Amino acid sequence: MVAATRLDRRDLAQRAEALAAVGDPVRLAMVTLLARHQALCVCEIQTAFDLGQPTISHHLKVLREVGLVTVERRGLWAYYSLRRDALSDLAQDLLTLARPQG
Amino acid sequence: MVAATRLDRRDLAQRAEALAAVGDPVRLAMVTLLARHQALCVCEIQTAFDLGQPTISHHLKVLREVGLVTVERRGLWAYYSLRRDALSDLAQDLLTLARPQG
DNA sequence: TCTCTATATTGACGAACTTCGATTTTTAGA
DNA sequence: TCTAAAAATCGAAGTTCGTCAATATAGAGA
Repeated sequence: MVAATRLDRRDLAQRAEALAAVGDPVRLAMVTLLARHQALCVCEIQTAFDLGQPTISHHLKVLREVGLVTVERRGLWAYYSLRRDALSDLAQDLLTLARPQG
Repeated sequence: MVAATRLDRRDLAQRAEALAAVGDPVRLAMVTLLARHQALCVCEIQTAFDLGQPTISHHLKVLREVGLVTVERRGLWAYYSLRRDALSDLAQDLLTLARPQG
């Protein structure tokens, strides 16, 4: 039996979920925004989008659930940060697939 | 004004579309399958999935429309190939985002 | 030309998704 | 304790998506 590939080992459905998360234009823009900062609170993130606060909150939840961002509460504010390691892992999996014999 | 980043230059919505394409578990499995072969016809691809032929055709069309696969007709058969360069570009964009100052 | 096979397209249906308005929860400060 | 502000949750509306059955298209061979 052939050795399991990277994408077999980590659950394919789980990877697809993460890719679908960044596959939404709003969430990809959020990730891009968070990539340029160490941490941003929801109200700061919201100013970058023409969307209601519940919608922003919803998208951040999706990103949180797939492990691409983390939250840290400070007083009234919730500071979101990009999990660069998780995003890097996702990218590496795609890179591996892209290579011959990936 | 700050220089445009990689993800600004290439249209963000277009990138999101490609990520959404591989964000479906069936299509990610298709890409994974195609990554292990040089080219596969639809009927060969279909044997790997418990889905009807129109559904397979639909998913391949989605992957084609975002530029992640190409088709080559040979007689009755349509041979699909992974566009490794396009997948690699997508992965590189995510990698760039994942890096500090991405 | 007729038939058979591989693939694509169409139309429909149910599920999932994005968004919003309204409400709730949580915390800080008066 | 009361109020104000930030964020999360809920419920609903409208849209998109995945899937299928049926049909159409295209090419090969008789």
